[in-house]
Amino acid sequence: MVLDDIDKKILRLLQENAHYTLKDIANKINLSLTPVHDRVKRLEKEGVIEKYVSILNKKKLGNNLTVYCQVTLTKQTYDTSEGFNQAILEMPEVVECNYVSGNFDYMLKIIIPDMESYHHFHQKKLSTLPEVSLINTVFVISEVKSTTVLPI
Amino acid sequence: MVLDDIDKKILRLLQENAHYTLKDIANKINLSLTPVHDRVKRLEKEGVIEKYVSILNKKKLGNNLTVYCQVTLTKQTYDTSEGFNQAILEMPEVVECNYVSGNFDYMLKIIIPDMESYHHFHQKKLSTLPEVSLINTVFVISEVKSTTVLPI
DNA sequence: CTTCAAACAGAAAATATTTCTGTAAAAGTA
DNA sequence: TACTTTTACAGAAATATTTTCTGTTTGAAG
Repeated sequence: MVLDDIDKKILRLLQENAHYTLKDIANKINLSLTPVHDRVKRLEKEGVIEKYVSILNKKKLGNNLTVYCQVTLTKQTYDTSEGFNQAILEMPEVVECNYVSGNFDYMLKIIIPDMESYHHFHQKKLSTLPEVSLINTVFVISEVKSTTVLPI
Repeated sequence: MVLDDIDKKILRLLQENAHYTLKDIANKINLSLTPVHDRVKRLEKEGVIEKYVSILNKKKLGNNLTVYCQVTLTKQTYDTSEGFNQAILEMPEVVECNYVSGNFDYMLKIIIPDMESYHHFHQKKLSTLPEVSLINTVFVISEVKSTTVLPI
């Protein structure tokens, strides 16, 4: 699973735009269709390319508020963590959830219509989880950067 | 720019998999190709669909460390903010950067190979920015959830 | 040398997207 | 009411893309 320079070029292009055709890519990297096709299929099979997704505009969907929630659990046990994790996976407004080091246990990123929805989410969905002890909210005032492009 | 139920179904499908064909979508929502095609093009044109991207596996690219940086600037002026923003946009390891409320000014998400790279990034790239006064690092121990799917 | 595998090119076959033509229902107008 | 316009959709033809197949070249292994 070693990536050579051609693989990396292909990945950089596909990260930018999943709708580039094989021909587009072939032209951009000066190859014929065959090797581009073979490499893309190999990268998919190996799991380097996980999936192709559409990025939607959150504001146009009515999601005008982004917040980070710093969550502390009641206990640090495996069962508590697992219970929390499962609950989070069911919540569509939680787009990111990481178990972290520091003064709290989890860092969550929430995308939601407005402050009222957030109030509801906070009071009725998150703080009511039996595993949750403390929530500290950090409000996003302005988005500077948000990309799915990973450094290659 | 009102989204009806059919638009929403299409968006939900495309968020999941940008490689669903028009036929796939048409079958799943019981329509012919034409309206599906027309609606997708309209959603693209209106900017509801921003772009199509490939999601790569960060570990398979050698990026084994994720961290959040909570950054405080030296001043709160416009020029300071703008200078910082511009610098951040140039840094490929910063995949997320938001100006936030609270005890610090910015929340950054960094994806990077390992602790050594992070040390270098922290010491040589981030803390050396003239706008940066303070950096508090939160290390991700384990990723629970990470999705590009927005609630519709 | 000879064989084998990897990387590529070109072309044919199978699919998908795009464009075109047309119908039906709903909304607006005289 | 009668007429026009618009919207949403269906089906089919044209175009483009992906997938598969055949074959060449190159370099490494026996």
